[in-house]
Amino acid sequence: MVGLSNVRDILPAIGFFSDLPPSALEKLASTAHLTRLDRDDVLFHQGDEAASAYVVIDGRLRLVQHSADGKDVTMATFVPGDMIGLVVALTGEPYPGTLEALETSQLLILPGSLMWELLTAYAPLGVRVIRLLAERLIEAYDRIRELSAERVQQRVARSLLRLTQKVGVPAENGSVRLDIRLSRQDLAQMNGTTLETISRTLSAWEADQIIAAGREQIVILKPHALVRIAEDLPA
Amino acid sequence: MVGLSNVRDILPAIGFFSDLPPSALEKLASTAHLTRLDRDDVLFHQGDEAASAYVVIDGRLRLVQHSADGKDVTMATFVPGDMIGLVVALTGEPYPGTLEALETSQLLILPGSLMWELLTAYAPLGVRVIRLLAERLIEAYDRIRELSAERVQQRVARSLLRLTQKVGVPAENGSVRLDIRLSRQDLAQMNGTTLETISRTLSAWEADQIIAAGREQIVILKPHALVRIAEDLPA
DNA sequence: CGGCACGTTGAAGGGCTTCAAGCTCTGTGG
DNA sequence: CCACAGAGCTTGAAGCCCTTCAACGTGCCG
Repeated sequence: MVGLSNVRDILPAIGFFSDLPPSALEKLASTAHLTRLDRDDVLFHQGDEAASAYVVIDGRLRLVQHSADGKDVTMATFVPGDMIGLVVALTGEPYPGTLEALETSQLLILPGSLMWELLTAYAPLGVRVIRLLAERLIEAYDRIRELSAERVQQRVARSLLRLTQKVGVPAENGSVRLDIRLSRQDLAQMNGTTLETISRTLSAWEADQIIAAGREQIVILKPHALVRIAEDLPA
Repeated sequence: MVGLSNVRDILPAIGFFSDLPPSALEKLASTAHLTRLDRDDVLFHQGDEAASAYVVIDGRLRLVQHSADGKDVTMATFVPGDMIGLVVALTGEPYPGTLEALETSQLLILPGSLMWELLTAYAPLGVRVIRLLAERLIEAYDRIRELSAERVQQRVARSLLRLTQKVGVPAENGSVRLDIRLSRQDLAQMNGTTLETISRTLSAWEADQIIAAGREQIVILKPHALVRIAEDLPA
């Protein structure tokens, strides 16, 4: 997004708040403030009591859940414009995972109490919140179905396609570069598999000229081929 | 819940609407109406355009997603008091799955347009909706983590424990009977596995006196043992 | 330019699926 | 009321996908 450092400049640019009257925006601006995270910094830990919601201004972050036996599962990745922790800020649940920065990021902090206040006063904001939650929930259902019914290859193909939507940058000849640091381990965590399996899978796809895989860096050469794999269609 | 057949009697008993003023309740009562489903009846199909939300008055139902290769995945089971399809009724998304009755059920139909109207007018209802979505979302995240990081045994143990919370009836000696028709196939669909694996798993647990498994019928004899399995702790 | 995180590749094995055959219970129609 | 058809369930065997463990490249960054 932008490198603005003044909260008053940033707020109106966030679609989420576009319906709010100036008085409410002013209230937000006087209460919300910015914070900065560097790579691998953690904003909150799984189980922390939720106090705030956040808006990503700049950078990339991800929400990870830790299972008892030490395995990590990536629940979501966030890019500029995304809301984080809204659910928990409003309900008082503890954060359902750990939020860590994939790169240097800037976030807008929105105290939960303030969100409550706005929500109670302005119904349109409530509707927006609901839309957002609905979207997340439907995505979560999709992932549950995929994890239940699909093979690793299909799920990885789907992840890459999803990332194409979220952080894809068009390159030459219809190829798309994923503008995000993305290690084999990261992809493994997103898909409930191991880094070795990811490595083998990507190597195979590279041999088939479907992608070009570098260190923490992937270019999708034939998106259509990935779609075929994701849908388990014959080549 | 109850066998009431008059909408006006039922509405105030649904916690979800408890905050509404009498005038709004009256409006609801005059618009909402009851419907009845028998076992295996389908209320809506995956992809149908969403028009209404529903409240379960009586019976058991489940939301199933179909994957391209014909595998079904159970996304949720609903019992009396649960809201169904709220997300989609409010956002206009198509239904994310097929809703089928596990037994004879009664449902209250709430037109989406009405829900919108109430939501815009009464902020507390919006908050309630958000809480509900938040809960569902957190549950979905839990399932994603489990599917990604856990073995079938653990996931099945967890399902049974969850069902204990939802439809468990205390029996003698601290055992709990699951008051729901639950075939091996059903359990398989809930956990992203096959009926054969479920059968083997349940047989093993029965041999260990952890459960008593009958035809579409399960009694949990040692809940604590299931917890140990779910958490992958040593016996 | 050396260390370390990231990545590759091989080999072994296990958890789970798949296919197959047969059993048991339930409910329904004659 | 009973028999039988079919849904639900069990069990075995084969094998595959994926994990796990291990050893070794590779390339980036201080």
